[in-house]
Amino acid sequence: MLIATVKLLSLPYDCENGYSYTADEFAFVGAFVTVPFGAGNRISLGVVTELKDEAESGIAYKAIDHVYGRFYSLTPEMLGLVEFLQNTTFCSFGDAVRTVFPTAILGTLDERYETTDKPLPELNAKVSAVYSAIASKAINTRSALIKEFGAAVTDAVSYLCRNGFINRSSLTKESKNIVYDEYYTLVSEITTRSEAQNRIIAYLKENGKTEKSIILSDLSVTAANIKALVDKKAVLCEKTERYRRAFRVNEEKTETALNKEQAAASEELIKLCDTGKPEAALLYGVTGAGKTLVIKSVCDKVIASGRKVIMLLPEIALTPQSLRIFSSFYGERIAVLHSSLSEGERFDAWRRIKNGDADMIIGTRSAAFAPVSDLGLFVIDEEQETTYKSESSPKYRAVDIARFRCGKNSAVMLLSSATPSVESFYKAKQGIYHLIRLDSRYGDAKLPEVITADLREDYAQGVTDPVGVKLCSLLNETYGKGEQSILFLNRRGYSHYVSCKMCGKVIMCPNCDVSLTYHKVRGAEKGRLMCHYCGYSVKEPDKCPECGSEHIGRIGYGTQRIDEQIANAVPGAKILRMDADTTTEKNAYDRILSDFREHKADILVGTQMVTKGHDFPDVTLVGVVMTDNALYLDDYHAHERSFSLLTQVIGRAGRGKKPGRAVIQTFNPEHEIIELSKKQDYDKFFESEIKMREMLLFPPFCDIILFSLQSDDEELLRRASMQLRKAVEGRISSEYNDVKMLIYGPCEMQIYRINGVCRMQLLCKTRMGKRQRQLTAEIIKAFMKKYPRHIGISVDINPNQM
DNA sequence: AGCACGCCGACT
DNA sequence: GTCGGCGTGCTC
Repeated sequence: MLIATVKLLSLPYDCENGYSYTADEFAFVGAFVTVPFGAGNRISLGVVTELKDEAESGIAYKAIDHVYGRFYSLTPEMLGLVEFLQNTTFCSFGDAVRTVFPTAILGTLDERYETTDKPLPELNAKVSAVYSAIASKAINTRSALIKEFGAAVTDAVSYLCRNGFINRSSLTKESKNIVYDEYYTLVSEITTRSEAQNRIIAYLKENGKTEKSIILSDLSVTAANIKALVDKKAVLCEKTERYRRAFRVNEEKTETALNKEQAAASEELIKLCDTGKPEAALLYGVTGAGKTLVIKSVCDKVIASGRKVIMLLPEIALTPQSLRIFSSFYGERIAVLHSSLSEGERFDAWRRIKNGDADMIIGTRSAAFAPVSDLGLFVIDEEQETTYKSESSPKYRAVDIARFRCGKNSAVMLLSSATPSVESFYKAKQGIYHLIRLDSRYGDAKLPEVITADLREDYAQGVTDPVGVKLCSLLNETYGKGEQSILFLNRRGYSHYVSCKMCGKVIMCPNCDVSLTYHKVRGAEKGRLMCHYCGYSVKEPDKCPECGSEHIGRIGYGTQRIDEQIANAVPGAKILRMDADTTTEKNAYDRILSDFREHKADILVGTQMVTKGHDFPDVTLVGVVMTDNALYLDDYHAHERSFSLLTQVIGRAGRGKKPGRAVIQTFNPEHEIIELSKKQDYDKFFESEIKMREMLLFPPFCDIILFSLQSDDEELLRRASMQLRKAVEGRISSEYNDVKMLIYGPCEMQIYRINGVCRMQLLCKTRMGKRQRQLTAEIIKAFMKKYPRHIGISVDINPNQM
């Protein structure tokens, strides 16, 4: 008798055991299955993790209900990834599986009920109503019943099932169907009485095999006309799967000639690919050194050898420009995977990859799980970006997934950056990654001249405009020469809040410990105040809610205000704004950027997004409106992030033949980070930063485990977090006394309250290894058992923000 | 996670 | 006297 161990996707972290079910010959390890589960035998989705042929034991196992096919299953590599995710991020089996595999393509799970002949006892009104709905077959599925009667209907259903008044069966609705292209060929040249049909025959005779949509549009005939001919056996129909595609293939080839330095780098990487062993490399090249061309030439080789490439980008906004380049070479052999695809596009991209019809996968973090079977190269572009770490459970890092998959596939992991993360560069220095450098800028491009504009001088003269005197005059000068400029604002300078000038009170969210952010309302004098954490929103008040004063106003300046100031300061210049307000439509990013590239505007004003990897040959001036606030964040990443950001912004200037200039506005021109990014001196930055990290014991010299606890019961939360610390201490002084760990806290999280829920954290410094992971898992499970459903616990290893 | 069982307060 | 609140324990 075949017995399968099935793990269910819906079970929580502390309930990780598999369950035994009898299976038939269709079951296999890695298969998705539906099984009856619990007293009411509700249908649940699971995965077969073990399969054994056992002697009849007399134990009455339940039977697997449905086995999904091989195409929609977890490969051994994916099963390995699921385990890896669970071990490293401490997430539930279901969270791990759903990360590795887009379970939406399995369709939605539902149940259908049928009444039995069993005579009914006296039922109460509610159950009776449910029973008659099922009996009438009008409303007989779980989803329809919930829609009709509300979620509480499940009680009634369970009661009816349990007592045998109704039976349940599983029902899977395919969510997205495969779309086909239909091709028609003429097989027998007949004459019909229909003029339209005759035209189709004539057309097919002339043109041969033709796709349906072309016939329809060229001949203005209907699908029924074609079908009539197929029914008469005059025309033959052939169907092929069509992949809905989220991008257009670029027919224009880009320049690909490599300079000497690039060729050497490419050669070295190709050599690594030829070793047939897992390898890792860091391609470190100054901004504008042409890393993309090097990557492209390595991709060529890998693809030519029949293997596949995954390339990750930090954000969706960057996919169009990468697609422009890579699709011009690989055309339809590219697949794109990111979060804003439609369900159909995602499904088809996934199938294209699974079928081996894509040589290169381009996408954001989640594309790391693309179902390729013969991975040769895994590229992570702009490797230092924080978007490569997931912010929600499972909080994995793309680079760990890459390392895992490259290990399994003997592939090469290639990290690329102008400002590598301290951690990666450290590994490169230690020889764990091959370090490949590109030190000179591509073509004749020179590093821009960097000017610091000391805002203290402006203030001394009473000038407090966001764009200072020096930057204004340079903007004017640049515009006068017919060249372009970019102005960059960081996020904090951009968001603005409302505060009372009399009592100093800032208007806060009633549910969260954050200030509300002002949003302009089109055509209205007063805007709305919104909370970015819980979604709360109110009309902007006229009076201070605290002291009643009318002297209440907005603090901070947005791109909008800068836009207005520039319009005055640089008369005649056309200004493009790129921020959350102007990029709400789907392709707004790309459109704004291409408008700017085509010189339809002279000045581009924007947040973060203007800094990333774009190439504008006419841009000769870049301004950083406000630098300082990021430098003093209470986070060990602050210097690294600031350096990286400034270096990238500065690198935007002078990518073409003309020399560029960059202006950094600051109150601290002497700050070391500003000095170093002025010179684009990564090596020196790294030297000083790594010393600091070692001295203060921060990654890469340790790993940080951040436990966070959430509850609406403050008292309990405080007690529980103290107890959590004790639990850790207790273990490292007894059965885990081989584990070295420093414990800090507990303390309130930086934003203590979100959506009415209070949050505390406990921070541990250690070195993640097998024992540390065991300890962490044990701590979480013990905690969940002790405080079930009163306190939420989650853990983040090496968090992006603390 | 769901769901059932079981034990206490406010209703007909 | 019952309905329903949620605390506790189990699911092959």
